[in-house]
Amino acid sequence: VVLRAARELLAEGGIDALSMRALAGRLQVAPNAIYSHVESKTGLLDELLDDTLAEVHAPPATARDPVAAIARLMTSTYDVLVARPDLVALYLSRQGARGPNAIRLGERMDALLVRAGVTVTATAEARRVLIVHTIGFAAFATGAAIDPDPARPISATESRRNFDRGLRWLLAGIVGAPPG
Amino acid sequence: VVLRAARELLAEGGIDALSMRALAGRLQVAPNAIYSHVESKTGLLDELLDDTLAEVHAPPATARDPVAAIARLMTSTYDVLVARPDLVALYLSRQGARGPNAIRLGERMDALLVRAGVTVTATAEARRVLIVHTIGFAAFATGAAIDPDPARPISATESRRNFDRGLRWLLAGIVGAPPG
DNA sequence: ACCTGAACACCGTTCAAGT
DNA sequence: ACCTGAACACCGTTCAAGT
Repeated sequence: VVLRAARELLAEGGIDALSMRALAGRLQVAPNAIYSHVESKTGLLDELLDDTLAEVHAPPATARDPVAAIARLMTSTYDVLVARPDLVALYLSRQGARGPNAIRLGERMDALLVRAGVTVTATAEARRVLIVHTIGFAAFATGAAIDPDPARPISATESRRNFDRGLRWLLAGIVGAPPG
Repeated sequence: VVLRAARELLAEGGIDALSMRALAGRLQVAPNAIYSHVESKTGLLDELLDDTLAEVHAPPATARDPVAAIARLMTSTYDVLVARPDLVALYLSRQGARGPNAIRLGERMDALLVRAGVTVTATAEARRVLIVHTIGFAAFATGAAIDPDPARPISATESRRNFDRGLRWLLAGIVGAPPG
């Protein structure tokens, strides 16, 4: 109800356009009426964030090649994030979502990592490294400038290729094999 | 002059405490007087960001072991960022600094990567992956929750250890050797 | 349960004017 | 060059009151 309107505002005018007052305006309602449906702006953003993760395609924990499955999971996450540039900034500002969808994906990753032969003590670390890489590169792609050479900003396809290459480097290091 | 006051505000009350009006108040001056010294709030933040990178200790491009030198450079960057939690959020929101210090560090990284045997076409990609890892983990450490298990937030030392491990994984993948 | 009116305590920025 | 007064167009949130 309210969430849909918030998503529309985000799609139209970006993150700056999503204010409680603008949201109220779109719903033809007084600014404070929003607080009957949401606890605070922070709470609204949290719901928005976790909602988006529902779109990530997560391979089953029983996939034949667990390393390839992890790569697909992270790549799908990257694609979902990049498709919603304004949300990426939100992810960064609140360091990732923590709703039910985020938890579900985290557990799937852990299961796949264990099957890939990663020791139990290392799975949590590997998971965090992969998540940092994915969210970080999505932020990079949408903002287009961690690069110290601002004269030549890289394109979306270059960023995606860079994400892929980094992902292979990471997975190679994690499973102890040379990069494929 | 103005920058010092801005830094003090940041240290005392965090990112939310740094407003143009608060800055003016601290300097006993009208809010708009700040605009005689800085172009906008965005410009002020950019200067603040690049200033901080001056504190990073960068090994010489001629270091004997270039891979170890890269690790030291990234670790120093991580430490500098973590020591200034409020700035990390700024780095994220503007996807890294682009001032003279950022450029200097980028060139140093490229030189070390080439000496580590990374092909010329891959140096820019490797540099970006390492930067994403470093800024991302610094954000993780200061915000303390990309982790899908919020019940057990990880400590500063755990985050640092996780950063180190991820850095080794990455470097192993980049130079094509098993992780050390 | 859900809304309104009114208010509180703020923002960044601009413009014209002063010294 | 650097400052002020006044204003513009906003914020998130709370409180008391209405239906």
